[in-house]
Amino acid sequence: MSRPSMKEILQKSYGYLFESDFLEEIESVGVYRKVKQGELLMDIGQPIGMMPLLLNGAIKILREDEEGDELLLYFLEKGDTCAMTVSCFMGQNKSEIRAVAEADTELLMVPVEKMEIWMARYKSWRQFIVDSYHTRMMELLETVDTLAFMRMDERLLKYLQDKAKVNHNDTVQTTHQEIALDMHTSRVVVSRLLKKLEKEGKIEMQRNQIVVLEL
DNA sequence: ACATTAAGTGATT
DNA sequence: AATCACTTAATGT
Repeated sequence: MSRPSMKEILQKSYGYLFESDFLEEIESVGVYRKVKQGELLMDIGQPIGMMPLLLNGAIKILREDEEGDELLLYFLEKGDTCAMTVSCFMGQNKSEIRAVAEADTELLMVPVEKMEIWMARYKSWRQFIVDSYHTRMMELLETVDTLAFMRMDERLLKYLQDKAKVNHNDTVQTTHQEIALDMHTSRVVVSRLLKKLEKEGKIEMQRNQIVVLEL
C-alpha cells in the first residue's frame, strides 16, 4: 500500500470537522512533525508557540510536583488538540504541563497566531476549540474523581485499560517502575497490586509486558 | 560468566 | 500505602 499523503491523513483525522478549503489552509500553514515513543514534546515552563493537531498515535499529559515527580493527567489521541495551547493565546503563555509521546505519533503544528484568525473566520474551528476544551475539562474531572475516590488497585486497572485503549493494543508494554512514576506511587505497591489483579483474572503479566483481559 | 535491570517479598511505619 | 532491605528472575554483553 502506498504512503498516504498529508492531505489524506488530515482528511481522515479532521475531515468530519472542517470544510475542505479550510483543511487546505491548515495543511498549507501547518508544520508536519513526527515524534517517536517517549519523546518529550513540551515541558513545564516552556513557551507555547505552536498548537499541535494529532493525526494519529497518542500523547500523554503529565503534571509535576515540587520534587520533580510526575502524575499522569490524561491521554491525547487523533483528532485531539492540547487545551493548554488554547489558553495560551488568551494571555498566559507558559506550559503548565509536560507532554510525552505515548506511542509513535504524527502531528501538525499550527502557529498560535492562526488561532484567533481562524476563530473569527471559521465556525467549525470555533466549535472545535470549544468542544476540545470541554472534553479536556471532562477528562480532568474524571482524573480528579479517580484520584479522590478510587482505591489504588482500581486506579491501577483503569490506568492499564486507558493505556491499552490509546495504544489500540490490550498488551501494554511497560515496567512496574514506569507505571509507578505515572501514577505517582512506588514500584513495590504497583508490583503487589498487579499480582492481586492477576490472581483476580483481570490481567496477565510477563516481563516488560502486561495483558489487559478486562476492557 | 558476570553485570544490569526487572520483579517479588517480609517487615516496619 | 510508602519505604527499606533483601532475594530472585530475566536479559544483555
